[in-house]
Amino acid sequence: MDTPDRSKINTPLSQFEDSPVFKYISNLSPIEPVKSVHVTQTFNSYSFSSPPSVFTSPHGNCHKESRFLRRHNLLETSKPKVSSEDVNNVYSCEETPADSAQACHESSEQQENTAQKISVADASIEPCNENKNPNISIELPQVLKYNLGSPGYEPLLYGDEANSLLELPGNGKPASDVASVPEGSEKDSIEGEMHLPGLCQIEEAKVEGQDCGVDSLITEASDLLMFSPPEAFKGLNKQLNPSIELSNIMTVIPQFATNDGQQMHIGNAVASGSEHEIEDHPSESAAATGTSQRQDNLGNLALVTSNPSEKMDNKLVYVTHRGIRRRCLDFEMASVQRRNPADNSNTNSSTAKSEERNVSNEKQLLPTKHSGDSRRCVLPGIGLHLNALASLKDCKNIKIDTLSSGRQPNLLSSPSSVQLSPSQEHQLSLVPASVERDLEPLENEVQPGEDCTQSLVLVQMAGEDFQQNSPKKKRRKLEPAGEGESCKRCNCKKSKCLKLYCECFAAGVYCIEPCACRDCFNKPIHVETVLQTRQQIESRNPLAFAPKVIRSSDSVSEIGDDLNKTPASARHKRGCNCKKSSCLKKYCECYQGGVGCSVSCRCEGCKNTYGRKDGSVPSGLEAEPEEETEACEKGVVENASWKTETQNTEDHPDQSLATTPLPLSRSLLPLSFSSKGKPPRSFVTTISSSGLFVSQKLGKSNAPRSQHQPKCVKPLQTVPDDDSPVTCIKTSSPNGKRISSPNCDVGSSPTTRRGGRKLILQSISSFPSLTPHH
DNA sequence: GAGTTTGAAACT
DNA sequence: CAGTTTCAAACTC
Repeated sequence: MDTPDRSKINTPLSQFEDSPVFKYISNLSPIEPVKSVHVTQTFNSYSFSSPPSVFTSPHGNCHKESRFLRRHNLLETSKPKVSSEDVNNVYSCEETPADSAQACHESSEQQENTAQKISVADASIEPCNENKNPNISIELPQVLKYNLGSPGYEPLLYGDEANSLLELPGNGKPASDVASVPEGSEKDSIEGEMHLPGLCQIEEAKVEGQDCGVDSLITEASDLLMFSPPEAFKGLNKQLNPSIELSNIMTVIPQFATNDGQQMHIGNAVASGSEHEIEDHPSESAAATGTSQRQDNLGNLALVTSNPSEKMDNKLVYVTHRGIRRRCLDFEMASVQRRNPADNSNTNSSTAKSEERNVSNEKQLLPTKHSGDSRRCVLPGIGLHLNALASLKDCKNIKIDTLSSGRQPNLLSSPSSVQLSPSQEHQLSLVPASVERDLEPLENEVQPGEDCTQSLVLVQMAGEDFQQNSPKKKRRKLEPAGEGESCKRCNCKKSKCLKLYCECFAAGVYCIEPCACRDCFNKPIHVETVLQTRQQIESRNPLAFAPKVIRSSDSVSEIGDDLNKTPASARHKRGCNCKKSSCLKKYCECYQGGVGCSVSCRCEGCKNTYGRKDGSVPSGLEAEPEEETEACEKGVVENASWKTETQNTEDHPDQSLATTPLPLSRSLLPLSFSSKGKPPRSFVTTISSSGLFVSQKLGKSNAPRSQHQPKCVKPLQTVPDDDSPVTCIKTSSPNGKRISSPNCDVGSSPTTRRGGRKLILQSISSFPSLTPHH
């Protein structure tokens, strides 16, 4: 196993090595081992509104965030410490294997008390003491391989596995194995050395005891990485050369890293180098915390792998790949840290503790998941994602282009979805929803937190790519073109993005960089606040977050068949109250949602091209070709999205499911692509909402839902409690089948009227119920 | 980009 | 439930 991988690794690495970036990196001063930790991750998710000290880094938040809404996180979070620290660690290790190793040990020892377990990486790292068991090192790889190894990789390591591996520094193979690499001997000679050192440091930091042949570890690690490149990533990779490897690495790392903060760190270090794309985006950095970490991790891995050959001093190859931009920053940070070894050590110890905590948390929380699958990570994207994704869909063209350009690949890379194909896009969008935790190990699954974060990150990144240059502007530009809206951005100034005025909040997604909001609380950091607010709103109006526009499953077909019908099939939940716009502008929610006005509407002078109150359809739907088309598109899109989703879900049950099991998850969901650039909220909601999915799926086929979203079901059920609509939904399908009860009607009506709309209720139900809670 | 219009959301 | 205010998107210039 190993050998082949190595070979693979080497080649790519060599390429990178040559790159200026590498050089630059190599030049960077070695960092001392810091703490590592971060772990952050933590998955804990949600709860963290305030990340525990442990998480020094925002990362933790990210995870949480991810779940929900996730979009933004990154920005806020900062890469901060973690990354830097991590980076440092990495560097230090690399720099001087022996020295670093020692240092690491020392630090590690200190840390040990507290942290120990940590991640595999740590374990692997352990440099030296005992070490020298090539075997061990090998094992890591294996582990990695497992995760990565199978392209499908479903399994990955789940938290448990990963944990086991990582955790046990000493003995067990898992972690220890990895760690164990003979110290020095091999290092120098071997490519891996560079990496090894890094690893060693890491390990040392966290784990003590084990000695291991770093070198062997490294090499193997690289191998592992090589092997495993997630399929998804692969696709991405294709686009980017360097990145490719990274992606692979990433995938690997995640598993690894996820568990431990260290990994994260490492990744960060790497990332700094590798992630350029990300770098550009502030958010990324932030993301780094949670998601980014993964990325970072990946990056680290990449470094490792990439450089295996290079011994380099520390400087890690990592950079190698793409990471250039951001990571550079990180590196810098790292370098700085290095300079203060003492500090680092100290920090390390402290961090180590935190790490431990994190780790434990992670384990608990993530255990299964985090593992990470890189995939998950990839997919996860959710909340933000959604936005991004949505935008993607809407703007597919654009994104794709961007992707093609190369950058995003990473981001996108999501495993399953991975590719850019529209379907993929859907997946991505879906993914978020799916999110959730656990659940299945799955294939594509994403972890809840992580996934989300990742997804978010990814999304953001994607978005960033778009936006990077100028978020809003670009966005807007894009939107017009395509719809862009998918990526929602708000411009709230007084609502703090905690009211339905905020599109992001209303759509169940976190605000992200692109948003121009002020005093925004709709961020992962304020998860609690967001949830509370959301609950309050829901308490007032259970359907507040439900899709405003209800469409029947038929709608699509209808649309196709009869435009006229289409409107009928879908209606605005509450109806509009337009007085001056004649329901011909987006001011009108009905129009915006691409649906005709219904009896429930109180509009004056209705001229809604999609259908009037009276039921008459304007002779000229065409009247507003653009809009109409848009509307149609929306409808179509929705339908399509749904379909795709369903398909996707089918393909990737997890994803679809993911959507909501968790409360958070729901929130994330967002997006729809519908309306013009924006996704009509309703749409979004529908899409996002598991319920919707379900319903649609049901309509199409019962099975899917059940399969995919078992979890979703719960949410739905829970949700329903509140109000009739929901209830309807629930009732509707225990089986998963839709229920259309005319009665249910959400209340609203139109649907009821029409009787036809089967889906209506369902869709409504879904949305974001934040409250899984119930 | 700034200002206006519009209608939903929130408040009373 | 109705009226008013607040808000942010949509739109216009």
